[in-house]
Amino acid sequence: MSSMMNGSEDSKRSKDCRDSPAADEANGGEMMGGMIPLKKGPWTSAEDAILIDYVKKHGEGNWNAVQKHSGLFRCGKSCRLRWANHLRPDLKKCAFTPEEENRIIELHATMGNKWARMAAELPGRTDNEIKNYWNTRIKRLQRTGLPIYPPDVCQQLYKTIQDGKNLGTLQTGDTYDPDLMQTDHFKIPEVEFKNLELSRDVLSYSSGLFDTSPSSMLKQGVGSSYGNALVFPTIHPAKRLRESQTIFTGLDGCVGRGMPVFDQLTDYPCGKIIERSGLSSPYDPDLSTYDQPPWDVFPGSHAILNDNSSSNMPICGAMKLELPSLQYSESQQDSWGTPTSPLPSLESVDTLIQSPPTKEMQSDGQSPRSSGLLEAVLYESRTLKNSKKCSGHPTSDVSVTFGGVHVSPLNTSATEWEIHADLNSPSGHSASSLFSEYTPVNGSSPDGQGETI
DNA sequence: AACATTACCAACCGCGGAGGA
DNA sequence: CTCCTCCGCGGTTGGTAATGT
Repeated sequence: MSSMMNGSEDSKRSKDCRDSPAADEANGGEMMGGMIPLKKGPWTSAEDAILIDYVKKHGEGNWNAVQKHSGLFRCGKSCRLRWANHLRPDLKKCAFTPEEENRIIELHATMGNKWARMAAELPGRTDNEIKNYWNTRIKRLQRTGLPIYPPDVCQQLYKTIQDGKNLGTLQTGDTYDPDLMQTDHFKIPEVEFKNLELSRDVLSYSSGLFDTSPSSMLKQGVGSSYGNALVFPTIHPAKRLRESQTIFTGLDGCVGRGMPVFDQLTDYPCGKIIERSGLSSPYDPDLSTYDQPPWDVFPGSHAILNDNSSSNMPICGAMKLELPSLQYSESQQDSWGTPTSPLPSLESVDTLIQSPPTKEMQSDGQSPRSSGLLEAVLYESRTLKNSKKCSGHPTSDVSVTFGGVHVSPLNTSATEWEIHADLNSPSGHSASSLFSEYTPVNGSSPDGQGETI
């Protein structure tokens, strides 16, 4: 890191100079004729001190003025970033706690890639920090074929769908149109979920434990998504083990509630896992030996058992995980590990997550910036909604059944589904992708993959 | 023990939007 | 309306530490 850009930092001007022409002027006016390039690369403690001092005197904002007033050879953007990410007094320097990690997942499911807003929900954390965490997590999950969102988050989303009335009462500062949230985005083809339910019936799981011991957590974790392991044999066992440990460590606060984080561990050499984890092996490759997985609580099934093509493309599917960005009230999100009502199969949601991109998605002209942003979704949906109201364009009237729970029609047309799809954003996994990626099936799924088995 | 790989992190770039002048 | 400035975001790079071979 220390030498990261030493070679180039003096030869190139900060990009901020593009953003901030005034910075050039400042440079020119106060930095020796403008010939002194702005410094880039790692910040020194001296620079930090200067910046801190500047902020103390002038407050945050107007970052380009820092150059002028403090003599720092840093562009305003760099100063802002440094302050926001490292120097702010309220920053937490410790690693994310399991609670924070859970919260991030929740927030991402809710907001999409709104890092700043997520950071606002996590005192002491920065958008960059969250983004890095998320991207790392996404990378890990993608590689391992794990669902981006834990089942509990999916449950929460589903619950939100059901309980749209609360969507407008957020404590997150979000001010989305409740009406929109309630009605426009999540019409999930019933056929799909019937399919999932059907598949569930095919499953035969052993009874499970719900204590909070690490072993049971692991068991539940495995159980909660495990079929995936059977279709994701792509990861080097050692690598996956390491990743899994990381996940477990990071999310141990919730795995006991059905985290699917050990999905692909079922093909691990049990002995090694035991050795590493110090736990009784929850990775018995024989699924029939597992204790009851949490999805018994939330009936459903997994793609692997659906004979759904999606299950055959786990990695691909895992890479396309834009969930609907749902808003929900705080009262609903106490924890994604605390289901409060009969909810759709987490496995069903996993199935969605694991599903390969639909034809629409694959062909969908993507927005210039992959976003997965709720606002964008909402806005576009609103626009569509309005336009449809005007044009009289019929929306597909498809109800949703989550694990036996019927969801009222949400008036989302196939067109809107396409809009929600976000192909270019492997990291842009908001909840919207979960549903949007799930091809709306009006009996005309382009490739038929959405058809029932 | 040496080397290779991977995860994590800090920092940057490019772009675009918002808001004020 | 245009320009400027700030800010946010996605993507990327490169260093370091941890881990695996």
